This record gives sequence, structure tokens and C-alpha cells, in this order.
Amino acid sequence: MKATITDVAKKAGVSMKTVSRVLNNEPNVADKTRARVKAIAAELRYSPNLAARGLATSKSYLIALIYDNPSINYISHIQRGAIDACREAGYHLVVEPLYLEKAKSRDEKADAMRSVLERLPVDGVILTPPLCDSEGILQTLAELRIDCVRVAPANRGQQPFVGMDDDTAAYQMTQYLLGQGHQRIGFIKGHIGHAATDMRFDGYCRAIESVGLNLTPELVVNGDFSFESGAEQAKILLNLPVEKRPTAIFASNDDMAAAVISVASQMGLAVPADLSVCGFDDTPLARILSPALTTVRQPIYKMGYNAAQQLIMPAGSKAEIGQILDFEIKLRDSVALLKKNM
Amino acid sequence: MKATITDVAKKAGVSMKTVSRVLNNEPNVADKTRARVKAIAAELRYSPNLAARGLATSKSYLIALIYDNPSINYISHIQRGAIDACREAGYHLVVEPLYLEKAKSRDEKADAMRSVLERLPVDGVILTPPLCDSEGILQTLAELRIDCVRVAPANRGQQPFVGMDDDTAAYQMTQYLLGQGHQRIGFIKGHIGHAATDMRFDGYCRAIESVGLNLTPELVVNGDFSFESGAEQAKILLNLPVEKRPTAIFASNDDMAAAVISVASQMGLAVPADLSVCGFDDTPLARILSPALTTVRQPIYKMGYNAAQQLIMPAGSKAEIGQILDFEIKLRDSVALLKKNM
DNA sequence: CTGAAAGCGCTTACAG
DNA sequence: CTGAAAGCGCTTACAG
Repeated sequence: MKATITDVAKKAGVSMKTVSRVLNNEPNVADKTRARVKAIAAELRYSPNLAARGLATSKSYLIALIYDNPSINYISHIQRGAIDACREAGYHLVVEPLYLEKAKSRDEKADAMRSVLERLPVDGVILTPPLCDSEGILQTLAELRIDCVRVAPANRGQQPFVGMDDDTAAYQMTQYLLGQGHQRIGFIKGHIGHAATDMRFDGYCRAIESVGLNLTPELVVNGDFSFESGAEQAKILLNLPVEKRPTAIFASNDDMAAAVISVASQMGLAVPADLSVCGFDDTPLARILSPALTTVRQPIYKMGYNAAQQLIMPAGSKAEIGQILDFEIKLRDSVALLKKNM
Repeated sequence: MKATITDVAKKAGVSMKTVSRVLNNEPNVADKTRARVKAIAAELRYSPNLAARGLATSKSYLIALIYDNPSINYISHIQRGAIDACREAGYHLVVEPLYLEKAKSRDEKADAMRSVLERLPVDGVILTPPLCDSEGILQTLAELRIDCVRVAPANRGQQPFVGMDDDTAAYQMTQYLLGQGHQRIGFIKGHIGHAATDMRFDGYCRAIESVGLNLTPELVVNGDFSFESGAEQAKILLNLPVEKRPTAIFASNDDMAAAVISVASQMGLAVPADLSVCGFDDTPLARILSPALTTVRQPIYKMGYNAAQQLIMPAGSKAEIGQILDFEIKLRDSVALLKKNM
């Protein structure tokens, strides 16, 4: 039914091997022969059988995206980037969630990873947080000799990764708030244990200290990236006595920032006139909010794209071990100059 | 390195074929032999090479999820369902977006589909809207003899599908609004040309007419599923003279419903005291909104799960051509009894 | 520049 | 109940 390499060879009057050479762009084929084979392959709508090729080369032309309980928005963009990179190179992306919600031991994680990968022969693996920081998983991959690129890992170490500078982004955002005249800047931290939580907080601290201010412990509260936690912590911050109350709140992600806006408006505080708010992530929510949210846009799509590309590229042409991509501060309407009387 | 079927056969002192029988749960193996082979396979951590098996059977154990410009939320849930079904059966899901944004001709669509599938040998395809209603694509699939299950198609026809009754859901939601005393119920339609747009509108009309009311043309406006269009149309509805203004608005999806709430509050109308609002989809947004949105929950995960399952099941055991799954009306806080004086 | 042979790791008839 | 042979459609050495 479907044309095979033999059909093409017969029709072109050459051997299978020559067809194979043409298809894989190998040298040592006469231009004329090459052209003829190409024409006939196109005419027959020939495309190689991936299974046969995979069996012969022990490559699969498959890349796996492996993740655990991520934000839908985050994973979708990583995925889209990875798919685009795969498609350009004739690869395909297989998506494999690894549900490790319950605090599992290192060995259990390793086993879960192993059982996924043993059934599926992939040429490389993209690992998102928090999986990319699990030792058990990394070791399993090493044992199985499967290449892997980590996305936004906490510990950059010696293995390939793509990431961005959360620290610097948070620093710049805080600087911006300071530049708008704010001095009492509240900060809502993210889920404890996530790499991004610490990095973002560090950037905030650096900025505060860089202008000679002291960190005010009561202005720093602990959320967990959820809208609900953001609402809870916003109430704590906004119920501080007026002279201690923050005039701006920097939430570690957009969901929590949305909660801050919502709580503020329930308390009769106008954003940004009475309270400036900013977030982190630039999810679709950020533009829908009113006022539209000032936030940090992460290069999520590009991280996925570059991760897949690193996996696909022949070893020789690989760039450095790690790639740090640019973020962008999205200035919108939720931050204003501090009013004189505040 | 990795154990093969020959390794297992040798160590068990049987032929390759016997190992193959055990692994594929075929009959005609002595229980004792079967047990021994299983034990040794486990000990050697043997798992079959998918490429080799694929070459021999001309099956790939791969299912493709193909979509075009969908809502991230929708696709993620379909995908998660499909992956879970695949995993249970030893299959894997390959994700292949097909970008057909520009109004392409039927042949161009068919070609795009063909070039994706010729490179990738899959055992079946899951098609989401609007692709599942493209004749060109359906025909290509038929020519390639690739099984396909459509998700929520407009035309149910004779090919396998999974779906739900958008019509009935909209009917019930409108009935609920009527039951709360509302008579002037605004309706914001979705993107023209989407199957869901018409079905949801039909349900609304049926409900209105079922209680002996007439459709009021000025209460029906055209959105396109985007937040922005929802805001625009909400303004039109809410700027109607008070005696004509709707006391409830049913938006065809949650994003537009969110816009209605936002516009209402900007105009000083309290939801639900002055205006009841409901949506369709039950996206994560619905719970975050204040007030939390009354909406229709679609069985999206289950549609993905069942679609994959239909593809994987041996032909004999297939259920009916189509599966219609249950939806759920999620009553939350955005709808209230009509106040007496309105 | 070109090709014949062997082999990748499975399964499908077929034989016993 | 069990097995030896052939073959799926490619590519990898190797020869010429």
C-alpha cells in the first residue's frame, strides 16, 4: 500500500542503499542520480517507515516531555515550543506526565521514571520543575543513558538546562516599584520548596537593600502560588495599621496578584491609586484583570523550543551546557506613582 | 545493554516464540512455563522494543492528538484524559498541532494533515474542533486508513465521536435562570461558525420559548468567545434603557462571562444583586471570579479519555459509534433570585 | 560513485 | 503445548 524504499529503488533503477543515501543527504551520489531518486520518491509519496528506521539505528525520533503537576499554562507553552522545534527536525513529541504529588521517596521517583522510559524508547527527555531537581530521576536517566535537558532547574550543576534569571527579574521589578516612590513594598512568597520561590524573593531583597532600605519582616508573607493563598496573605498585609501598610504589593505569581487586586477592591482600596500591585508570569489572566497587571513575562515558549533543540542537535554542535534566556517586564496599569500623602 | 527477547528466551530455556506468547498474553503456554518466563523477564527488566514490534506488526502504539488553535484549557484536559487512557493500554500520545488559522481551502487542509501523518505512523487520531468538522481532513484520514475519533463534532454523522449535549446544557441553564424569576435574559453568542455557538444558542431559545416567552432580538448579541468581545457586548446589553435591560446575562463561555462581571461592576451594578451572570465551560477562572461563576462543566477530561480508549479497543468490543457524555451545571454565586422591583 | 549482504528485535504463519 | 523460519523496512559496515 504505502511505498517503501524498495519501490523507490526499483522504479529509479538503483539500489536501496542509494535511495537511502539520497534520503539522508549523505554524500557520494551523482547529482543526476540524486535528482532522479528525489523526483521518484516525491511521485510515490514515499516517506520512510519510522519503526524500521528506528530499529536499524536504535533511534526513535521521539522526544519526551515529562512533567509533574505543573500549571497548565506553563506546561502548554513549554510543550508548544518543544513541538515546534521537533517538527522542524522531523522529530515528534510524546507527552508523559509523571504523577508524584505525594511526597515520594527518591527511589519511588526513580522507579516511576524508569517504568515510563522502559516502555518508550525516546531519544531525549525534557524535564520541567520540580522533576528537574529530583536526584532520583536524574540518576535513572543517566543509567538509561538518555539525554536530558532541564527547564528552569534550581541547581544548575553540570547538566544541560534552559532557564532564566528569576532573581534579576524580581530585582528589576522591585526597582521599578521603588522608582515609583514606593518604600513599603509587601512581598508574597510562592510555594515553599520551589526553586522560583527563593530566587524571586532574593531579587526582592537585593533591590530593597540596594537603595539602603531595611527589609521589614512584617511586609513579607508566605503564599503557595494559589489564588486562595494570595487572598489570605493580602488580607494580612492590608489589615496592617495604615502607617505600616504597604503602598505596593509584589506577588510571586499572577494568580496571587489577582487575589491581591480582588481583596483590595473588596476593602475599598483602588488599584493602583491606593495600592500598586504586580505579579510574575504574565499568564492570560494578567491582561484580563482590571486594572491590567504589571508583571514579568517569562520566555516559556522559548525554553521549550530551545530545550528540544538542544536534544536534537548533533553532539558536536551543542552550545554551552546552560542557556539563560531573556525575560521581559510588562508594564501595564496596576502600578502608579506613590501619592504624596501616603 | 538492554535485554531483548532472545536474552529472556535463552535464560528461560525456551524459544523466542514462547516468550512472545507470554508477553502478549496469548494462550497455549503451560502455566509453569508462563510463570518462569514472567519471572525471568522481570528479573532482566525486559521490556519489548517498540520499534521492532512496530515493524513486525505495522502498529506503532502511538495515538496522535491533533488540534488547531484551541483554548489551552480545553486542549490540556483532552490531552490529560487521552494520556491516561493510553498509559493503561501501553500506548503513548503524540501531540501534533495543525496550524490552520488562515481560512485555508479544503485541499490545503488535507495536505497539511497528510504531511503530518505520513511522517508519523500512528494507530489512531483524536481530532478536536474545529478540525473534526473539516471534510478535507476527514477524507485524508480515510485515504490513509487511519482510525479517528472526533471530539464534540458539529455533524455527528457516521464516524466515531465523543461529545456532550451543549444544547440541553444551555436549555437547563436558561431554565434555571427563568426559575429564579428572570424574564429578560441576555445571551452573548460565541464565535460564529463554531458548532458550540449554535448549539448553545438553540438551547437558550428552546428554554425561553418553552415557558411561553418570546425571543427578544435586542437581548441577543454576538461575541466571539474572547474576553474583549464579552466586554463590548456586555456594554451594549447593559446600556439598554432600564426597563429593557436584562436582569440576567448568559454568556456562551466563561471568558465572556468574566467580562460581563467586570463591566457590570464598572457600571456600579452589583452581581448578583443587580445582575445575574452565568457562563459555560467551568474554566479555572470561574472559581477565581468574585462572585464565583455559575457555569456548565463539560466532561472534557472524559472526552479525551474515551476518545483514546475507543481508538485502542480492538474493533470487536467497540461501543456504539458515538458517545454522549454527561455535563454538570455548577451552581455558584453569580446568580440570584430576581428582586421584586426589577 | 554504487551495491549486495547482514542485522536491528520483534511477530506471523506454519509445522509438529 | 512448543519451536524454527521468514519477514517487516530500514541502515551499517564492507567491497568494489
